[in-house]
Amino acid sequence: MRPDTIGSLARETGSKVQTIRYYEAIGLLPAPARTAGNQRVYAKAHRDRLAFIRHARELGFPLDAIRELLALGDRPDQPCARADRIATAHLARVERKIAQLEALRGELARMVARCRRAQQRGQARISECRVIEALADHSHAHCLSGAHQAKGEAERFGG
Amino acid sequence: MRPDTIGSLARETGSKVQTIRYYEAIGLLPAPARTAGNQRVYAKAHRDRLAFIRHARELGFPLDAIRELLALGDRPDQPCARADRIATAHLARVERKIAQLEALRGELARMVARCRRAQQRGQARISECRVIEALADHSHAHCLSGAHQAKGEAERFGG
DNA sequence: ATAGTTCCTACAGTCGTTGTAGGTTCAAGA
DNA sequence: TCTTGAACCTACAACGACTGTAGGAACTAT
Repeated sequence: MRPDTIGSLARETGSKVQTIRYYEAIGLLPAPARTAGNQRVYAKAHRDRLAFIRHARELGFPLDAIRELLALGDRPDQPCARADRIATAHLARVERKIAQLEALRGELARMVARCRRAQQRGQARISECRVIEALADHSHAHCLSGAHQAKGEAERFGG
Repeated sequence: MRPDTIGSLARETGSKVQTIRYYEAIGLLPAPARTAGNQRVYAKAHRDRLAFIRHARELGFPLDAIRELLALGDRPDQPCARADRIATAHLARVERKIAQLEALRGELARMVARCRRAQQRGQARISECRVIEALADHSHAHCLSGAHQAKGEAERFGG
C-alpha cells in the first residue's frame, strides 16, 4: 500500500493523468500531498474516490451529479433519498436518450435500405439517392415517427 | 418568395440566428448577399441548404458528414455509394450507442431498485445506500454486464 | 553522469452550439 | 421627420468533460 504517483493512479483506475489533474482543478478530487520535487503523492482515499468518480462516469453521470453523490457518501448517516433521486433522474435521462436514438435508428435504417434497393436496381446516382433525398425533404414528409422533429431531439448524443 | 433576413430564415428552419451565422463561419452555408446596411439577405437556395443541414443534424449526423453529404448533393451524376456509406456508418454509431445505453440502463435500474427496496425496509441511510455502494465498489463485482468497463463506453452521450 | 521516462504548469483545442457585450440598421408609428 | 424598439452586426467567451501540446523539472536505471 505504498503511495501512488499520478501515473500509477491513472493506470490503476483506468484514467488518464490529465483527467486526474482536471478533477483536482475542478475540486472533485482533493489536492494530494507533494514530494520535495513537487510531484503529487496519492493515498488510498484518493484512489477510492477516483474509482468512485470513474465508475459513475462510466455510467454516464455528469460531474455535477457525481460531486453531489460524493458529498452524500461523506455523510453516512444522512437519508439516501437524495442519492436515489439523482440516480433515478439519470436513469430517466438514459431512457429518454434510448428512445430518441431508437427513433433515429428507424429513420436511418429506412433511408439506407431504400438507397440500397435503388443501387441494386442500378439507380445509383446521387440525383435519385434516397439518403440525400430524405435529408433534403424540407417537408419531413418521409418521416414516419416525427420523433426527431421535437426541438433538439438528437443534440449532443456525441460518440 | 421574397428574400429572407437571418431572423426569418431561423424561424422558417427552426434554427437559431447564431447557429446560422456559425454555419456560415465554418463554410457549411455560403455567405449570402448583404443589404446596403450590411445585413444578410438569403435566397431560396440558402433555405434549402439550411433545411438539409438541420434535418441531418436532427438525425445526429456530425457536421463533417453533413459537409460531405452536401458536396455529394451538389454532384447529382455521381454514384451514391459514398452517401450510402456515410449514412450506414452513422447508423452503426447510433446502434452502438443504443447498445451502450441499454447496458447502462440495466445497471442503473438495478441500483435504483435495490435502493428503493432498502428504503422500504427502513434502511434509508447513506451508509447502506445501494447506489453509493455500487459506485464505490472498485471491483465492479456488482456489474452483471461489464459492458461499461470497456474504455470510454459511456463518454459524451450528453443530453 | 546520462539517458529515458515521468512528472510539472499553463494553455489551446475538441464539438456544436449558445450567450454576451457593445454597437448599427431597419420598419412602424406619432 | 423623428423616435422608439426590434432585429441585426462583429467579436469573443462559455458550456461539458476531457485531450493534447509546449517547454521545462524531477525522478529511475544504468
